[in-house]
Amino acid sequence: MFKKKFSSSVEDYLEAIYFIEKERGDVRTSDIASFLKHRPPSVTEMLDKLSKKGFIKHEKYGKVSLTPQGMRVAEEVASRHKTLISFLELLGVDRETAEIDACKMEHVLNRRTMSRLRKLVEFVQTAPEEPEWLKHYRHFIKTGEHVECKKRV
Amino acid sequence: MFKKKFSSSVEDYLEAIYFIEKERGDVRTSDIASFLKHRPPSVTEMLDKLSKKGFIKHEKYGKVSLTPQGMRVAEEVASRHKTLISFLELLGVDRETAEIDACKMEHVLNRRTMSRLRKLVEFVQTAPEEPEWLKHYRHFIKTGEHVECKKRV
DNA sequence: TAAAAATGTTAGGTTAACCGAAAAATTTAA
DNA sequence: TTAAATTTTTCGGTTAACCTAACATTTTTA
Repeated sequence: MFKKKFSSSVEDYLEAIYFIEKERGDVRTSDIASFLKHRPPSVTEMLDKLSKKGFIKHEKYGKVSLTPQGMRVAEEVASRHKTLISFLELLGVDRETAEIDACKMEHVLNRRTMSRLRKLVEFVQTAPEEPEWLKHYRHFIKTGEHVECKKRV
Repeated sequence: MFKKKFSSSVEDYLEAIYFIEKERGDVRTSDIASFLKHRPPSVTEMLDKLSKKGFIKHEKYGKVSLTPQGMRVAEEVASRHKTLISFLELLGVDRETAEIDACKMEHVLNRRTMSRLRKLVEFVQTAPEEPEWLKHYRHFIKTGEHVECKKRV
């Protein structure tokens, strides 16, 4: 029904450009290469592709910038990323692992699934205080037991 | 730290063989092809690779079966799949979408993340009844409001 | 049981996304 | 301001995983 529009790789590049632009200002081939841990020739190749698709502006040997269209995609991906990081932290996944896994999940999940995850994060974050069930969940992780078990057993 | 051992594709094939074996008994090239929606030559090619790696037994024009090593991998993937399906259903994601997304996630998530998800599913499933917070979450999805909001506002 | 149908394999091709080595352009610094 | 260093691109490869067309084998059935 809803088909994926762009490859994981295209999304990664646009997201990388977006982050670098936000954090450092200028975006150059080597920045992207080190951010994504790829070699410069791979970056040049992809920049060509992204230019032709209208996602970025890039003059030879010059700077890279997102077009409005590229920005739209990048923001979408970055938003999914943020949601996923928040979700994984709810689960108690460590930051480093959360980063890695969010980077994978952000390319594969259906909009509807993303929407449910976003709601879950919002559900917890807009609660007046840390919800009881979350505390119980963490307790359950440690002990394998439900908090109220003693009452019932 | 923990590197991924097999490609998504290898995992998909082993999982497919596992499912077909369980549901239909015999596993043939065409079964795998239709299960994975690939063409028979692609399947033959991969079966060769899986044989060489020691994951399956396969004689030309004959049946396919998992070796103990292949079974181990397939069971691991299938277990992740099951956990993910349960998790997505908790979230209220429809069956069809859950299937699609579980098939993607099962190849990319870190063990630790999987472990947390498994715990969450277990936390809910071993609770004496449907937890209140889940009901509240569903309510929140529909209305964007917390159940107890009325009391507080 | 031999011809037809179905299934499986081989051979050759495509594509995306990476790579290294070498060339070209730009930047730095002597 | 030119030579050295750095950065970027070009060029030619590689690999994984798919494909189609053609061929081989097995199974079905007349």
